[in-house]
Amino acid sequence: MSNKVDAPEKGKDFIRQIIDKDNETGKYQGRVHTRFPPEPNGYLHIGHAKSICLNFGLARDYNGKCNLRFDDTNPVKEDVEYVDSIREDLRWLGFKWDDNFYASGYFDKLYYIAELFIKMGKAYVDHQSADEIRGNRGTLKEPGTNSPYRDRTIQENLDLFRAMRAGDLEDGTCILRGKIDMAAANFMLRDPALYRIKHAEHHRTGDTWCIYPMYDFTHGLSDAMEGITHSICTLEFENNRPLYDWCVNTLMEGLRQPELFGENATIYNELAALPGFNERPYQYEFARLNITGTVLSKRKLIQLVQEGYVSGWDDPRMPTISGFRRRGYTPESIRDFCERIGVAKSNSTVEFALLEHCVRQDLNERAPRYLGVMDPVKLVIENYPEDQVDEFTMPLHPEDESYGERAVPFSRELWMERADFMEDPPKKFFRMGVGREVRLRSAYYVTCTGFDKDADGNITKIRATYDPETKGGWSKDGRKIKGTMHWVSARHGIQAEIRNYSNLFTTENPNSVEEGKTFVDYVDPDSLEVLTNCWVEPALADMEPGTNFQFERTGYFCADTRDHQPGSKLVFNRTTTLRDSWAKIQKQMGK
RNA sequence: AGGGCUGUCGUUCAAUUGGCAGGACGGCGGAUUCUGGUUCCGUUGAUCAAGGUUCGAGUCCUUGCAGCCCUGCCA
Repeated sequence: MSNKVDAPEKGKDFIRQIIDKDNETGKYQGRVHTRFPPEPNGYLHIGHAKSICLNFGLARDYNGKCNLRFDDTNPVKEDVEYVDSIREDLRWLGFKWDDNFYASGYFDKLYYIAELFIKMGKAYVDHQSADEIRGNRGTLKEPGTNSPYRDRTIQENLDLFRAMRAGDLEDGTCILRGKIDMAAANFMLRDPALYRIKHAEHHRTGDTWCIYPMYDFTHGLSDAMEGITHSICTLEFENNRPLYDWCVNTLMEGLRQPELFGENATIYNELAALPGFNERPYQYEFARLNITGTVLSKRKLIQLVQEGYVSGWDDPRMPTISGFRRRGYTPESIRDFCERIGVAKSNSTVEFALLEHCVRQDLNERAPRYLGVMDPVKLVIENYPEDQVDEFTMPLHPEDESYGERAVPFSRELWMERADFMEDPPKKFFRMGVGREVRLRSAYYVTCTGFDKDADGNITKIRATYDPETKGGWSKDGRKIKGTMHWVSARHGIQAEIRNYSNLFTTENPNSVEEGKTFVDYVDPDSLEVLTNCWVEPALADMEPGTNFQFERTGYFCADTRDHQPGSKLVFNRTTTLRDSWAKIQKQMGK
């Protein structure tokens, strides 16, 4: 393998191209430092996974670092439950952060930076009401008008801001604003709010503060303090970038005037020593993930949870990390998905089929195989002795013998899948029909001799005879058998509950709905199917919760992490079905 | 004339920065198979539009068109 060092590398996403360029020009001396900055106001979902894989992946690929930083500047929306779940999900996905910071950990420094902005004449306290501010902001085509408080003296602003902090003022009395340009075409620059009064208990700082910094003020400055080089966020923040730059640049300008810090020399020294102020961070935006058939907005996900459409954040139908985990998706499959979808700037919606492909591919390699009957019907082998039991040894994985094997008992009465029998089978149906010979997986060839029905016409029993010469599921004469079926010995099988999940929504795009409807009107009440009368082979009895496996011919499953109890109550979640070409044929024949 | 961003197979991401538009998923067809699974092979199919520059344009220029974001004291 010869690597041409200066051969242009193809297929890199635009962010990596930017980093390559920065490395060439020596912008950060080859340093790459990213961060994943969630607000702890909800659980992580697959859209966050894209951002996580990007930010942590960059750190990995460029020998850099990636911080976890909770963007916790709005105490009324945030909670420790969410920070705990975010940390757990991140670890489960397989990523290790270099440092775990909190925006709230910077409240002190941010406060003094705000004072600095005031001293620089770059910020002022505005006593207009929220409504007045909105009214004076202007419109898309017309400039805003200056606040009557815009020209207060520095000392006046300083006194007022300190009063805000002191806690004497009620919420909404006044606000600290950046003094930029009320006529800017970009609204973000029309004197944006920097600090607001909120008498609210913060999940980390308690009641230390009654003023909290706004996102734009906090984010860029936090990046700078941490020495972030590439601050990657989603497209809707493109308009915020000039404000991001204004905050960082204003601080850097302020740091060149140490005298402004006055009695706060300590803070100055701390700030000036941070790496980010010699090599400032820049913000880059990429398109957030959309997937067909689901919603990926925290607001909508929280609504599904709170209004009881799902059982919780980890309901296996949820596109949350915890939902996918409980459903049986592996971290590897999610990471693979995130790599395949790419990173770009155009809004796009990825087909859910790609995610399914990723799990199937991963699970095909790693999931041990078992037999289980979902919709059982009795199969009686009439020429098989009542008291006889065969024990067949079957490999746990067809392509990897390191998985070992397990013993599967066989007896006269078996459970088979109702859908594997047809009274009037068409030619393309390879399974059981009267007079047809099929293979019972790893056991015997059997020939159907007849079936019984009850008064309602339901098939109650299927009868067959077996060929003792085909023990193990093959014959010396090499006769061709088209169909192979799974089975479970009725005497030895264990009853289990199986939960089949399908799309939560009845529409491909729950984000755009008919007039007068909302996305919850498209929740599919049948998206969870609970099967309580399933029969599985005895080897499954002691399976640990969270274990992935395959029911041959049916799909990939995972022992539920909440309700499955080894040895007593078996509960299996269907991760996804196997690809089913018979279903396709049926569909074609139905047309 | 508000500002910002984006338009490439059905979907998604590429195209050595002006040099034969490629891969993945999906679809279709076939081979193999003790899972109608897996694997393997083949196939389908795209540069938003119109002009211009050029030997040569997805890429550069001009003019349109379409979509997304921006008037929170949310992030």
